Amino acid sequence: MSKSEYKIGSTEQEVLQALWGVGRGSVRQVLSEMHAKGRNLAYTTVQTMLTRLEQKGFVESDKSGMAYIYRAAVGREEVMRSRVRSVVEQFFDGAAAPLVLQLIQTEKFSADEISELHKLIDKLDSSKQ
Amino acid sequence: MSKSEYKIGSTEQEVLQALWGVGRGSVRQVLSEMHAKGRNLAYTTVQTMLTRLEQKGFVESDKSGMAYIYRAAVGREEVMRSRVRSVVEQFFDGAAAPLVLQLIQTEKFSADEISELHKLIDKLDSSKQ
DNA sequence: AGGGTTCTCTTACAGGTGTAGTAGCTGGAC
DNA sequence: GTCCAGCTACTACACCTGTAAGAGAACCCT
Repeated sequence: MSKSEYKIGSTEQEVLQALWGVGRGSVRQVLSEMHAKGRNLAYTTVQTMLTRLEQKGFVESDKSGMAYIYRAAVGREEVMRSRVRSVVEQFFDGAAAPLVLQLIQTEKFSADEISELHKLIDKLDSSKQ
Repeated sequence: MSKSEYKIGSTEQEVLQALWGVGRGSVRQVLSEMHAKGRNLAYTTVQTMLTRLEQKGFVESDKSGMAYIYRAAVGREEVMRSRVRSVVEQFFDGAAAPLVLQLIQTEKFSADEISELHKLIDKLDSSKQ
């Protein structure tokens, strides 16, 4: 609760995303990553974002040499799961299965994906009964 | 594109949620719905939210008698799908299947839900080949 | 040692969001 | 006809977010 009580803005999210991409790095490295992905922000903007993310506890840093090196303090998985959770709560009353149904019905899957799903469900199925 | 370019805040979302709940109704009805769900806001706050939602095109209203009656201009489904889409884009590179896998692996499903899924996948499966 | 390069720190500012008070209109009760 | 209850409109305001400029410190090169 202590981390997720902070809300994360959309640009902050992008910066965090980039940081996950580089693993750990300076402002400049994060900036480059973002440039590479076609997102152009000013150096100081990224810096501000990283500072704010750090205040909120989403990233950590330590000064090595002249520049701060940042790293994410929260995992991509973790954030993703919490985002999914929030959708599930808000739209499906907390139950994930309907979301899965919805996805299966709405999205196009390749044959490979389908058989993959198939296998997984079979596995669940047998472990259940 | 024209609707989804507007961002929706979290309280706005709650109000919209409540409006979906009542179908159509006045500020007061939306307010009551929210109170019923344990969310206490001032009358004028809800009013402000509805006004802003209307400006953004998420709800519509018409004056019938003395009070405005509001109704959602976007469907719950629609908003939900767009939220899911955004998670899929941001975390799964646009492919929905991995999200499904993730959900299946992470969340607990009841036996009923599992067999439901099973059926659906079978259907997909056969329509595919 | 002086100057360019690269960092950080501080400050700014507009627009969005959450939250609500107040003033003024209006229809029904008495 | 007057008063109250309820409704809308206007205004407010603090905090958050996106975006960035400018000042000053530190380092490397020549």
